[in-house]
Amino acid sequence: MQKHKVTKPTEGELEILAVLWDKGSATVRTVHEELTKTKEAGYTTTLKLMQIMHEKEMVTRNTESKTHIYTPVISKEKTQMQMVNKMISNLFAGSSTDLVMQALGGAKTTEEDLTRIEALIASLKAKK
Amino acid sequence: MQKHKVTKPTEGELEILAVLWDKGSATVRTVHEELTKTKEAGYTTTLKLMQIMHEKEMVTRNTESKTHIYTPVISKEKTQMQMVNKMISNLFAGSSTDLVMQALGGAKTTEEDLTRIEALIASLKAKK
DNA sequence: TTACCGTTACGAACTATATCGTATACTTGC
DNA sequence: GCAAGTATACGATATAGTTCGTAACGGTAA
Repeated sequence: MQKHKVTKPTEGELEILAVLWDKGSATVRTVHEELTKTKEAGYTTTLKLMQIMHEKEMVTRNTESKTHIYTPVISKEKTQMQMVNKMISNLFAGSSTDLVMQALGGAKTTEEDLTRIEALIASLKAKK
Repeated sequence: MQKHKVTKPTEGELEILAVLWDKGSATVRTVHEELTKTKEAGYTTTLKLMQIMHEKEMVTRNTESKTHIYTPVISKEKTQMQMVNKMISNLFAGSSTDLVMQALGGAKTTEEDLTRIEALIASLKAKK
C-alpha cells in the first residue's frame, strides 16, 4: 500500500489555503489582498510563502502567463479531517465525543444547526 | 477590560501537558517515561522543554526536594476551548457545526456517545 | 573520603517559519 | 525605444522550537 504523505500546513499556509479553497485558484495578488483584509503583510511575504507551498507541493501553479495562477493540491476536507483527528488524539485523549461536546457547548449554534446535527446522529444510529 | 494572555502550547509542550493533566503533577522523569512510550526523546530534551514551560509560566514547580515536581497552570478545558475555537475560525470558516459534522462523520462513535450528544443538543435547544 | 548515580542548569547547534529588501524580467503606454 | 508599473526570484535576517552535550550539584554506599 502506498504511504500517504501527510502535509501539515503551518498557520500562514493555512490562511493562504483558505483563500485558495474559497476561490478555487488565484494569483498571488488576489490571495494577498484577501489576507490584508484581516492582517498586515508585505506582498513579497505572501509571494514567498506561496512559492514555498509550491516547493512542498501543496499547490500547483500555472506559469503560462507571467502572472502565475495557484491552485491547491490538498483538499479542504482531507486537511480538516487530518487536523481534527490530530486534535482529537492530542488533546481529547482519542474521544471525538469530547471534542464535539466542547465545540457545541462553547460556541453559538443556531437551532437549524442543532437540527442538522440531530439528523446526522439519527442516520449514524440507524447504521448500527 | 483586561487583555487575556493567550498561551499557545507547541506540539511538544502539548504532549507534556497531556501527561501533567493526566497525573495532576509529575517529575521530569515520570513525564519523560510517559513520552518515550510513544516516541524517542533524550531525557535532557524533556527536561529543557519543561524548564521552558516553567519560564513561560505554563507550569509551576516545587523545588523543595532536589527532584522538582511540576504542576500545570493552564487548564485542560481552557486549552481545549482555545484550540477548538482557533480551529473553527481557521479551518471551518467560523462554523462550529461543520467541525462537529466532520468529527462525528469521521471517527467511530459509540451509540452511547451519540445519545449523550443528543441529550446535550436537546438541552441547548431548550435554552433558546 | 571518594566514587557513582541521578538530577538540574546552561548553552550551542540545528531546523522551521516568517518577513522583507533588492534584483531582475516582462508588459504596456507614450 | 524607454519609463513606469507589476511580476517573480532570491537571499538575508529574525524569531521560535527542538535537541542534546556537558558541567555542576547533591546524596549515598563502600
